[in-house]
Amino acid sequence: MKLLAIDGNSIMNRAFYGIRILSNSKGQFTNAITGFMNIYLKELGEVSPDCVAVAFDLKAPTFRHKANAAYKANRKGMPDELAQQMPVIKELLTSMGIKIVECEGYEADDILGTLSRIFYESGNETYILTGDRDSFQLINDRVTVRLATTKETKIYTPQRIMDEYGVSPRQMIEIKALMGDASDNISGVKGIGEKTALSLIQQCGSVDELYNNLDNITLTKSVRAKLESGRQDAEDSRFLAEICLTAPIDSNPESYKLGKGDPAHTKELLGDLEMMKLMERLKLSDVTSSKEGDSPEEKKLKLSDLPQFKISELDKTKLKELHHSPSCFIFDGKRLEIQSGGVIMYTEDTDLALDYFETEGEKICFEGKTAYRTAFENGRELKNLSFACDLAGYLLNSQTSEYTIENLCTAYKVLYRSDVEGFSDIATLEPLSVCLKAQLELTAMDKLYYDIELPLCEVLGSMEAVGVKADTDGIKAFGVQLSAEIEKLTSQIYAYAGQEFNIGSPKQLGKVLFEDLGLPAKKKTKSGYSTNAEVLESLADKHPIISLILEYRTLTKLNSTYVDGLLKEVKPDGRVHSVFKQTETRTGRISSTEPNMQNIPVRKEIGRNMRKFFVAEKGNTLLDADYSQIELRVLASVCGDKNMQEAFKDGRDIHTSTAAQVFGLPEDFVTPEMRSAAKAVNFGIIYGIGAFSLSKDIGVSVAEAKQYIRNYLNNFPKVSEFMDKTVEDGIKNGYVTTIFGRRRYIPELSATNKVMQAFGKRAAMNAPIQGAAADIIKIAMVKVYRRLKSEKLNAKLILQVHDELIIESSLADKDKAAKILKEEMENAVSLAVPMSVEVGEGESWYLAKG
DNA sequence: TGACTCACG
DNA sequence: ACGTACGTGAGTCAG
Repeated sequence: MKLLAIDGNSIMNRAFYGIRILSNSKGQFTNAITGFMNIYLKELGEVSPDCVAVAFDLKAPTFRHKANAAYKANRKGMPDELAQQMPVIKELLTSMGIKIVECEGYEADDILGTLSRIFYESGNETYILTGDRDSFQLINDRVTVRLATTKETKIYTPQRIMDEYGVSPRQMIEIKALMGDASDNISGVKGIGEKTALSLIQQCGSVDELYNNLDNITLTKSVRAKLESGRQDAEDSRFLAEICLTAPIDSNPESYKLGKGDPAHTKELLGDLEMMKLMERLKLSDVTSSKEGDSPEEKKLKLSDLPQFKISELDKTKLKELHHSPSCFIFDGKRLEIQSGGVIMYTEDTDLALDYFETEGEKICFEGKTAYRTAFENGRELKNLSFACDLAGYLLNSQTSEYTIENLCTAYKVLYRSDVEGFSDIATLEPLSVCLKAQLELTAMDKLYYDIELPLCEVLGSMEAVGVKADTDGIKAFGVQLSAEIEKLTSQIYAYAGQEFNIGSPKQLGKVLFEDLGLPAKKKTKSGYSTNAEVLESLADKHPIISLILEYRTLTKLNSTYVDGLLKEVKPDGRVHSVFKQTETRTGRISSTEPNMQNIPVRKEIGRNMRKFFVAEKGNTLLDADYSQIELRVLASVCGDKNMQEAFKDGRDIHTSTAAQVFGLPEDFVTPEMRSAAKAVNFGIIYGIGAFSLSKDIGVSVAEAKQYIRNYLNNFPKVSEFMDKTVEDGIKNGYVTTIFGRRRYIPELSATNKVMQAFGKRAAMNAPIQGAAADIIKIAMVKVYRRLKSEKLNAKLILQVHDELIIESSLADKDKAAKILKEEMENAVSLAVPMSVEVGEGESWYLAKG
């Protein structure tokens, strides 16, 4: 028989620090569990053991111990984020039929030692899986250590120990006795390190022999002196260094055999942890979650309770029947699945799908934007969509990543029918939607959902279908120009560097600048020198190569991300059709991909040129409208600060007004420097301010930045109160909300790690502001879309950039469209301060943005 | 794949 | 003593 004996604490510890902190939507941390399971499954495959035991420390200080390695030195040493995961992994392993071995007063090492002895004595093999080298002393001809490092598993046999250390495994005890082990609290002999200890033991064999022959061996004076004065330490350490082989644990090897466990329970646990991949990997998808569902009879009973479906292809006749009856559908752009009453229908026929979309029956779907988009691309419509499950899942918890039907069923405890009967997802959509609707009401997000998110789905579908016309010739010409510039810069940079290298490689660039040219390195990153723009700018006057590199960076960025990247996305109709994601961000914003139209350059003139290549079709023009200071207006409204509100009502410049208030001067006395400092503070407030970053931003000392913040908060006590209240609510509830009810869960607030907690607080302060701004523009989008449609204008929304909307309009309708755009944006909501919108017009985005 | 860098609001 | 503003997406390098 083979035993896989796992050092539970050590592997959990490795996994915890090896994987970035992860948590499920409820804030339960999961990274160590994930890492542990990954390592375990890999080892299981490689070792194929008959028996598995996982040893954990059971802490109770006893006579012999050894406040062990850092993670177990004391309970404080184990971060709470890891400690929380320990009981969960134990329950999970138990449910998988794996034996957990714990023993009061003994550490995991002792249990591993005892297990390996038990198995050795019964003629069996043991494979010890651990993350540290403490158990090397247990190795023998039937005991192997598998050392799990971040990259690979290293296998240690007696031979390998001999090769690496020149001693036998048992002699590792002697080595440790001499050199000590700080993390195990073993003192060793003062002044003796690894090198000396190894050579002494290689020479003498053991601590005892060393001291027996102390007079006969040649030693340097200092080593001899250290050994003589450390004799007692050596003997004590020798005792502590030896792992116990007689812990009082179950000594019957048979009892460690891998059991069947309780797959239903495993599935339930993994479901709670939201570890869908692992569930898949363990092939648990077919297991029924309820405990009674295990026996075939009971399973049958359950099945008969469920509605049964007739399955068929969609055809014209069935379409007619669907015309006035409610149905559910899933459409991925190609394949349509419909469930209505007791029937499930499929079609791969786009025309049939389009006909279905235009039926009058009420429709529930999984993801609606694709259906709208496809309908619009074909000059058709999608009628009477009443619910989209993915959007509901997103509103209910924007922290999670994938809103698949399976994940939603797991999260909201809806029976996922594919598990039971091999039905496709469509069979589950209706019960899932019922549950999600209830959840939306329960969380008071139903209004947000039905008034904003669901209607927006149609708007985004339309925007994607319409797209933006791109001037490909113009882009190409710009690219040629950039390439020529880049080539020039490259040779100049090589000349200054005295060598050719890859300028785009931070690693190589770091070497050239900070080693070969000897420039002072400012910052380090994990893998070397930092070479980011901030660092380079600070070196600009030290060497002429620096400004060339910055220029090179700017131009290559433009060339690869924007010129090349954009050309790849231009479709045969000469337009780019960016995908707007509605369930992506944690704050409620939408994001844009393929290409990202929300980060087209604008701040620097050279990059801003890109916007000349986004143009209106002949006979059309572009209208661009953006909110002025939407986030600060939201803040002024929600916190109730009258001064700030007055400034906006009077149409004054908010940064000047802030500066005047903070510096205690009339606005006329505010200098540009003061205004710019106030502006930075205003931004900082929205982001959850920190003195360090503010000081970096405006180039003053941290102390001064602190003073600015203090002044600001004293002058705007309502802001201060609002922020405090928001964080407080966040901690109390686990989430914060916008004025429209949008939630963001912030599990980081309950972390014990200070850095994480601080992040949680900043996110909590920012989310209600950024989120409300997102809500407002979404409302505006729906209103603008509806007006353009109802007034039958030849004008369409084509882009959204967080606080900016762009319409492509016929020249004939442009004035009406511009008026609608401004009106609907400004009147989207009615808050304590008015919203202000600036509109521009032009044949390119560059020109329209004024 | 993750780290780095940089584009936007 | 340490890390340091909120929210995104994409290209490149290097392991």
